[in-house]
Amino acid sequence: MKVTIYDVAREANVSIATVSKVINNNGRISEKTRRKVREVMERLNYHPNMMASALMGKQTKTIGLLIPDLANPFFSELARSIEDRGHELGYNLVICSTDYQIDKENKYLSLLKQKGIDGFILASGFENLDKVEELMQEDIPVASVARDFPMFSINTVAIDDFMGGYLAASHLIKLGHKNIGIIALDVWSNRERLRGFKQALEENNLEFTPDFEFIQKTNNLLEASKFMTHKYLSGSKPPTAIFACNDLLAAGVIQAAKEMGMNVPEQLSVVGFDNTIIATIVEPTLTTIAQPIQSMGKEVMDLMVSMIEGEIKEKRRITLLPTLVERKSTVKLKSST
Amino acid sequence: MKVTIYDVAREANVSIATVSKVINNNGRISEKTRRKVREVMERLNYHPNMMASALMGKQTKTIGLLIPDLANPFFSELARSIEDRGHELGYNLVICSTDYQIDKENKYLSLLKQKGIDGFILASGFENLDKVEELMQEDIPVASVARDFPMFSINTVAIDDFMGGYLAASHLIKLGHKNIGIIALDVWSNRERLRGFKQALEENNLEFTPDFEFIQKTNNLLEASKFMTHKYLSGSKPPTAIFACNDLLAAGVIQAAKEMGMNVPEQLSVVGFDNTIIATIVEPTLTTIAQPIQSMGKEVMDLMVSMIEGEIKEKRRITLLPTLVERKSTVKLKSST
DNA sequence: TTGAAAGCGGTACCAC
DNA sequence: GTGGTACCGCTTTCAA
Repeated sequence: MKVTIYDVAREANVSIATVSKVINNNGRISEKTRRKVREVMERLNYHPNMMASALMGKQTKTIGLLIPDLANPFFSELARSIEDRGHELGYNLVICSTDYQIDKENKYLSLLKQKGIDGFILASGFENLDKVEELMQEDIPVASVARDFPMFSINTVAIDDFMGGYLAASHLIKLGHKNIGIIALDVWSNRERLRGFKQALEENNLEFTPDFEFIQKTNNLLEASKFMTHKYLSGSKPPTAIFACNDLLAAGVIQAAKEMGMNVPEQLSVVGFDNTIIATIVEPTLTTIAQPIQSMGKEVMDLMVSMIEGEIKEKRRITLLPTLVERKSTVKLKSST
Repeated sequence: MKVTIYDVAREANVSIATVSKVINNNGRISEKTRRKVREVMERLNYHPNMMASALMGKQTKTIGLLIPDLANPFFSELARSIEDRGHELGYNLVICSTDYQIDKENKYLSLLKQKGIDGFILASGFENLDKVEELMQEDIPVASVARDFPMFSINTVAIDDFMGGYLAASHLIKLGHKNIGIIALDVWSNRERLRGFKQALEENNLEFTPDFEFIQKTNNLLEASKFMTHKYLSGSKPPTAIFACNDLLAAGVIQAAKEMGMNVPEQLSVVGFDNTIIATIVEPTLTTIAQPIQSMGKEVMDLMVSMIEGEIKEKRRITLLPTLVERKSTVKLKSST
């Protein structure tokens, strides 16, 4: 049978209250008793049941992480970085993939709450925040990462997606491109990147491609991206560069271009977003807008823990800035005119 | 304040025992009472506290998943497939990356046990099984996936790694290659693949490359693989083909070859392993030994649930067979002699 | 410094 | 059918 605090108490000839105190290192205990109890715990291989203590209001040291898709490299890398910081701080993660589906988001939210999670880190879409608001009213710590909510008061660690889009477009424009396509999903971050992208075009009096439409939700981003790229490249006025709103989409662009016999970057420059491992694997390696994934993971976990430990009063938004990482998928446009 | 079973009972003018019965759909309850209790639960937005019921012996509906590295595409894809099946069956996953470190493995094992997890799915190295054995003695369900333990009695879903290695080598041999390099990590699965690889060489009277050594543990597999590849290709008798024991390593091989000005597959054929998304992203797309990731995830979760629900008596090992997926990274060796 | 006892939020056995 | 109640394993006053 499992060994409980009672077994330890009996074996050490003390009360369970005393044992509890030495476990938690509080209350006044004589060094002698403390030592004895410790010895018994060791000998019996005792480990306190966290559910029982959680029932009494202590933490579960477990945090819920909601992301769109664990199989997507950006999110798995992000999850890993959050996990790492959590590990240092003594927290575990229960990870849930939502596929951007509102009902999954809400379901996981209430399910994990029932399980007594200490807090939530949200990296999913959350176009609807009712449930999140509800949680926050109940004083359950909630933070968002890699997803900014400009009109909602929530602790956040994110990058400036608008700036990211702006950077991508600016880089391409600087290289001489005037006809630039963009591939994006209809999710918040991508909409922001799109906005930044358009801003840069506008400032340079360039026209936004009329062919644009969001990629619809799918479980095969690569194919969807290739499809869109085909559409662009076989249009009446094919772009000389494409900005894909994440590295996976960019990989699709590159593949599609090659399938159509085009050379990247000579005939088509491509910029990605995220700087995941994908960017270093594709050929040519991908010029991309880097998100500081490690820092984001660390920062949001730190934020979460300060919330849990009640060290934080005001809400805050930490915005990290994206940077351009130049690799081989972009090149100066050969002057044609 | 949180609403408890007492609130519901009071509001519905029944005892908590009755409420508990309607929650769990057991015991005899009149349709009328049932309806009333349901109505109150709804109105009060009541959700039972799972820790409390877990304390009384019920399940937490949470399973621990130990993998080497969540940021590695193979494992994140595997985790996602396990998660998906878990979701269908009502289970959540707490995911821990072990980096193949025994102390992390053991730490997570006891930590999650304290948290009242229903069972463990192990995909990590576990060169040392003491702790695992301990758990099994305590009747905690444990299953392993993508990792076979030939000398240990544990429920397992894995592929035949030996056969995988054999397939890879055979394919290359059939293409005419006689001097084939191999890149592998010093972990169980890779050692098996290596064994299968050698077996195929032997059957064809081919010599195993004397340059071989395992890649040491690192957090940058890509670079490590490139380094090994450089070594092979700049050796006295450079191979005409390389079998890399996972897709990431294969991506490294391809990159290194290109850096050295070699053409893949014309001058160097490459076979990977896993068939992750990487295989479709690299250029040329990767011929690889496919693991049926979806099936493995589903099967192991099903196995886990049958263990939890006590439907399974004997232990079983489910071995899925790997298959060769031919893409563009391998080609018939131009006869030189 | 130590321990008795009252919970935490449920479950389940056993009367009624 | 319904309810009283003894736990589950631990925390936390409050006395002693």
